[in-house]
Formats: sequence, structure tokens, C-alpha cells
Amino acid sequence: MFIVNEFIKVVNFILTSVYNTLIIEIGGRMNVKDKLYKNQGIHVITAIFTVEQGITKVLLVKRKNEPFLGDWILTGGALYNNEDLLEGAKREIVEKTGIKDIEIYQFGVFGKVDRSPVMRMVAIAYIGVIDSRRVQVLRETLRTSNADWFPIDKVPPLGYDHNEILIEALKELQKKIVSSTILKSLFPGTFSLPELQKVYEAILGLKMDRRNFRKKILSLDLIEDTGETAKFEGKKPAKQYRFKKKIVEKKVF
Amino acid sequence: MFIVNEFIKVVNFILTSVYNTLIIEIGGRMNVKDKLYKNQGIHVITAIFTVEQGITKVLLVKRKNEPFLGDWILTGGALYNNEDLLEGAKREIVEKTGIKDIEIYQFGVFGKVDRSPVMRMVAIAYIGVIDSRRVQVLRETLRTSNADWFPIDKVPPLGYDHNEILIEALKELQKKIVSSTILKSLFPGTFSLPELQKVYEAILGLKMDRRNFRKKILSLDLIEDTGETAKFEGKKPAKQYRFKKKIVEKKVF
DNA sequence: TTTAACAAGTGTATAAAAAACACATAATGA
DNA sequence: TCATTATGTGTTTTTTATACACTTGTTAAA
Repeated sequence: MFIVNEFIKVVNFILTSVYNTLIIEIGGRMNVKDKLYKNQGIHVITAIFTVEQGITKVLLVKRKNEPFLGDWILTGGALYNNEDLLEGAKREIVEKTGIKDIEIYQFGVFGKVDRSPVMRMVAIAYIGVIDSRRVQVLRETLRTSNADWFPIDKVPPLGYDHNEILIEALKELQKKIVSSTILKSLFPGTFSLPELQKVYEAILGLKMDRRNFRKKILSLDLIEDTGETAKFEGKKPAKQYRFKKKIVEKKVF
Repeated sequence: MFIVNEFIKVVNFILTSVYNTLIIEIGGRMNVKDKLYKNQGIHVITAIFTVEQGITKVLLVKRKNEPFLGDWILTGGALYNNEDLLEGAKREIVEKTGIKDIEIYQFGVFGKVDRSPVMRMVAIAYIGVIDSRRVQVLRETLRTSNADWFPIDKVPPLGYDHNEILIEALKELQKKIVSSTILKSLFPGTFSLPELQKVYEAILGLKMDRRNFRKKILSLDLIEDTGETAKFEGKKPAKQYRFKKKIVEKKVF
């Protein structure tokens, strides 16, 4: 057994040396390394959602440059060298829509070889939620000629692989609303449980019993009672809740 | 309201035009775009785990080039332009360890500006599991001078940001073993529940009641009874199970 | 001022899932 | 045949989830 191991060691060493020499030779003449590694870039893409009157919507912008001129896409663009990923994703959101201070969550990577026709680009994907009534979305920017909210079941064919990214983004949104305070941006102050329930139902695409929703949402440990109540027109005053500052992760088993 | 909107539109258009002109001017003289976007690359990194006698271990390789010469790191390297991410991650595993046919799962992205001292690199991170007794790990490769299994609580300081990646990888492993068949590679054929339980306990770092483990693992819908039993030395024969081909995702609410 | 309309609040009974817990069984070797 | 070892299984209790109906506070109309 010892002899076999030593033999394998020697063979590996010889093979590695030969490989090494070859690569250096080829690399010198053909610039193999350049071909293999150069001209790569990183996209930071965010699917920004809102909920209006029980309809889940996503923010799209319209390209005014090639490639995909005239196509709607999710907000995003190329990462700069001097910024971290999150920073870059937020900068792109500001540039393309004017939206500031949005909290976003990374959820996936999209890296098919041909996803960009220009050069090799790998996309780091984020989701975020914002109240469309609280922001003024830019109509015209450096690289986009429009921006608008689309109900998620009425999204047109998008540029790049953004339809694929959007499908995953929506699944991620459904996961995140039960394990994070991502919806805080829709309710920066306090809110009643019936209000919150409508948003959950819109995003999850289902109806829930009011009493059971209360129990479930409270057991998730994401929100807390403020002790206040808010009065509405002609209705019973609703208890006010808020999202918690710190939330705890659940154990897996 | 109409007038306000029109006004905003005009202001935005003017600002955009000015911005556009400036960027083109600066870009022409200072090569801003090159500085901003060029020399980016993508790392594909995999934390490969195994479990031996109740100890969870991770496979590390030793660098024999700068940067981080002499440091242990996770397996991985730079993505090529002509390969998809998964493909690249697997190629790197073969090159650095000789391990083929490993199933790996993407789980995160690590992109701090200074994570590589050479150029801007964003790492796409994967986890995989393999039976260390079934593979012969290479001792010497083109870029590594050794490879070895380290118990996860005895991992040395690693090159790059790989300690950080490893911590997240381990969390992801704990999630994946209850929602995927990632452990199939440890049991390519059939296995008994006591065998499987030992692996779960090693990875999750806890002890479970045998009877409750049976109920829980079967309710996860990841494995199925083969109808066979296997005989061991001097013990009651154990029922044999196998991992399922297809598994179903759970709903979130 | 009484009453109707509206949307809010709450509790309980039943079913399902999780947790705690103990004894029986098959093989081997002394 | 008996002791040892590790396997397999079932029941009770607790917790959680589900299904389901009546009461309350506010406003506006009678």
C-alpha cells in the first residue's frame, strides 16, 4: 500500500511538471491566459417589488442603448472596481430609478456563457421591496428611457436573461417575507394586521383566515405590538404593530 | 399635478444630458470606463466536505504560487470565458484534487473589493460532499502542493477570504442536508438509518433520539425504503434505504 | 338616540406534528 | 443457552396547525 501511494505520487509529479511546462509554452506564444480569463465583468441586478391594491408589481426600466435597445429589463448594470457588490447594486438603482435607501437582499447568480452578447458577464441578483407611492421614479436616465411598475403576471419579454432572474426573484421574495423584515419598507411606521395580511396574500397568491394569520405571523417573530391603535373611517380601530429590529434565525432540524 | 410631472421630466432630461456629455468627455480623456470596469474576474470556489467517524471535515489545498503562497485554501480558481459557472467550478475541483463527478450546489457570492490582492475578483461559492474513502486526492497539481482533509474545528487561517466562505458553507451544508439529497455521495448505494443518523449528528453537531430521527428523516421525503436488509457482524440486520431520485420543495407558509 | 353597516378583535375544538420515552428482536460468540 | 450488541418499533404527552363563529368599536343614516 505504501509503495502504491509513493508510485502515484511520483506519477502525479511527472504529469504536473509536463503540464506546467506546456501551459507556460503555449501561454507565451498564444496568450492563452488572456483568452481564458480576460474581458469578464459583473452585473449587479435588482428585482424591485411593490404591492398596490393586492397586486404584486415589479419595477422595469427601458434600455436606450444596444444591446437590447428598447427592451424592458430589471434595474442594474455593471459593477465598478472600487465598490462592493451591495454598494454597486444600490448605485445602479439610484442611477436607473432615483430610488435611494432601499434595503436589498442577494439571492442568486446567473452566469450562462452567452447571457450577454457583448462580453462575458456574470450577474449577481438581488431583491428589494419599496412602496411605489412613496417614491418618484425617474422617467429618463443616462441609459434608460422609461421606468414603470408591471404586475408580475403581465411582464413582457425582457432583455438579457431577466425573465429567468425575475422568476427566481419572486420565489425568493416569497421565502424572504416569512423569514426577514423585507416588508418593512412597505410599512416604515406602524401597521395593522389586516393591512399586512393583504400584502402577504398578494405576494403568496393565496387567501388566509384572519384569525390564523394573526397566530402565524406573530409566531414568526418578525413583528411586535406597539400598544397603540389607529382609527379609520367608520370602522373599529385597529391595533398597530411594527417590524422588529432584530430577528432570530430558526434552527433547521 | 400634471404640470409638476412635466416639470420633473424636463429637469431630469436636462440633468441626464449634462451627465451624458460629461461622462463622454471624461471618458475620452481619462479612460474612465476602463478604470471602472476592466480587470475583473470570477472565482469559482467549492467547500468539499466529508464525514469520517463522526467528524465533519473539509478538503483544503496548499498554494504553491503567489498570492498566498504556502497558504491552505478551498478548492477553486478563475472561471474561463467559455464555460458556465458550474462547469468551471467542477473543472477546478478536478484540476486541484482529481475528484470527478461531484455534485455541487451554489450558495453564495463573496465580492469585497480587496478580497484578491491581484485584481478585482468576485467569488461564486459552492458546497459539495464526497466520501473521502472513495477518492484518491491528488498530492501535487499545477498550482497546489498538497491536499488534505481538515476537521472543521481545526481549520488553519486560510488564504483569500476562504475562512469566511467556509463558515457560510458549513451553515449552507446544514440547511442542504434537510432539503436536498446532497448526502447521496456518501451513500451511493443503500444505507441503514443508524449509519445516516451518525452523519446527520456529525454535521449538525447534536445527538438525536433514534426513534424520532426515523420519523423526522422519513417525513422529509428525501429517502425511501428499499425492502432489503443488510447483515453486520453480530448485530441485528439493518433495513436498507436509498436517496430518492426526485424530491419536492416545501411550501413556505 | 337608535340602528345598520363595516371591518376590526378574539377563543375553542379538532387534527396533525413533534417530543419524550422503554421494551422487543436478530445476530454473534462465549 | 446465555450474554452482548445494535437494530427495530409503539404509545403517551405536548405543541402546533387548522377550521370555524360570534363580539366590539366606529360611523352614518334613519
